[in-house]
Amino acid sequence: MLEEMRHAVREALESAGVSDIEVVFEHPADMVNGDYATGAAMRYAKQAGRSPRELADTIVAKLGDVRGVAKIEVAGPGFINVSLKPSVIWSALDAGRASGDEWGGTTSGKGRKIMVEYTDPNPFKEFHIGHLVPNALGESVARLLQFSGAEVKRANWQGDVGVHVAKSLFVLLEKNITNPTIADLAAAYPEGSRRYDEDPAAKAAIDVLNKTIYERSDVRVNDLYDKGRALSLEHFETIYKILGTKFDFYFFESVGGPRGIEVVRAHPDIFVESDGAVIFEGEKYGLHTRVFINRLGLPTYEAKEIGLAVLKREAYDFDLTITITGNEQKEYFRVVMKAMELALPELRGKLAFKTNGMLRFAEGKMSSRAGNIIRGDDLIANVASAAKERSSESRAENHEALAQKVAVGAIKFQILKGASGKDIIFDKERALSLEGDSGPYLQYAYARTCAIIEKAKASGVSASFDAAQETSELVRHVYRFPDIVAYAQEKLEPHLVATYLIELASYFNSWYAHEHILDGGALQSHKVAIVEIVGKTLKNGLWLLGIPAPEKM
RNA sequence: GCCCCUGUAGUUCAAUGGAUAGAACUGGGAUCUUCUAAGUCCUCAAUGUAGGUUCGAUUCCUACCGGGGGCACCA
Repeated sequence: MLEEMRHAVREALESAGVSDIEVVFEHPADMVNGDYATGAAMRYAKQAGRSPRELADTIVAKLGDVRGVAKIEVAGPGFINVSLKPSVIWSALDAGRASGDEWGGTTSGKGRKIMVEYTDPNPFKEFHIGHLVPNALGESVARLLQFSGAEVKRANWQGDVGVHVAKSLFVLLEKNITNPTIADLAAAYPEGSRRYDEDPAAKAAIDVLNKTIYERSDVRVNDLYDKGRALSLEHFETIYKILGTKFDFYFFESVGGPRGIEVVRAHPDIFVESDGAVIFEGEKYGLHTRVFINRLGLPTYEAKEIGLAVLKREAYDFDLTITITGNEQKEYFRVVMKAMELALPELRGKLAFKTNGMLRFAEGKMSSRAGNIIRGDDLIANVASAAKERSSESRAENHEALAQKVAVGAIKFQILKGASGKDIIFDKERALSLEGDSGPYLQYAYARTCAIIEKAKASGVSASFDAAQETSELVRHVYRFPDIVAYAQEKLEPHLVATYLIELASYFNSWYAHEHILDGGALQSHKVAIVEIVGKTLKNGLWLLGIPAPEKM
């Protein structure tokens, strides 16, 4: 139908003497302007030598015959607004209701193999709330791609070697801790970091220790390292489980480093010696120079990244790998990407990165070096306890489990509601409030649909649309869901889904407040069908955001 | 100094070059004997400044002002 409309508009424009035409139909932001609108008449008025409104009238005459269209109007400066027949809307929603979990999904990614790498915490350091940002974004991006029919693999890249590890181990060794706890690890890094900066002797010792760790040349160090690493990874795993992420691949810098060095050494034409280090001269490409192998012969983050690309390739024959990384690494990535394209030409065009914003605070900065960080699991626990206070009258069987789902939803939504790449101002008050535009708002609306459907079932009310009914803004908004998903997939932007869902829940709650659904009237079944499709849309939308959708709250 | 990102109600976010710039929080007010008040309804309030391109600019361009990030052996 959309194709038919585009075709008709194109023909009308052609006969008005316009060439080189691209017709775009969009969903008007304000629903009083119909289901679809195009600004084609305004865009091509000049070329046609006529006024926008006059040209629009000509186009409308042509559009009159399109099936499924109820009303076409020329409005404002020359918009052509199209309203669909209610039967078109109802049958689309009915198909959605019948299609199970597929509702809203697309096929644009069918046959593609995509790896998404995200979260990337470092063993021996805290999993702090800064890691929640790439995790939330990456998980949602992965799900958006899955919902396009692509085969998606999730990958996690972890810095299990490097100076940060040496700083932690230095402190643990000094204190003679042989069986560290998570708390020991959490305390060791900031202290080691401080010593490294303030005490030249400690710095020298840590640098030596760093090399020792890479070389695995000391039994006592190895033992402590292995224990600490395992403990960290186990701890991370408990957090992933709460967040709803399951990785297919884990890559480690200890493995990627040597592989990166191989690649760098094999391309002396691309990577050159300078001042004892091996560098890539980015200036030739409008970028800047970066060190890939340092003076001690150890791989820097840059070389490790190249090694990672090799490891990913060996693990999975991807068409595309997307790395989710912090904004502060944007320019670093540009340089490394350029170097990789040159050194690994077979991966050209298959590497992509997407940056997430930094989590900032209303009150001051957080830094794991300074030690004033908020741990990811602590934040979830804090928000969960706030959620639990509100759940005193909840119908959920397990208040503890519900509180955790609400907490994860609240935190993830706060991260995903804005466009990716922009910094996120973290406000603890706001995170704890659970009101307004929030994850819990969406979850609550979904739980509400479940409650109505349950009650309808119990009282023997079936669900079916009455195609003779007029449509409302609520159902026409539901109708847009697949297009919103497609757009979010194209842009890889979860926030498009997030803002859509807030509008949907708002329409639904408003309707719910004014309309008694199970009123025993003739339209009961019709209204239950609406509730069902709204619920399914919320459920699929929340899934795309990686937010749990509890059925009872 | 050079490069990149970013400035929208008091605050946190939306707005595919379009229509009256939408929400939420806060402030002021209303609303539960009726399917869940984590809800609903009313109300106050914004495009940093100056130019330019365009039929039309929050959106694109230039300058200025403010905020953030990056720029050789950290990740």
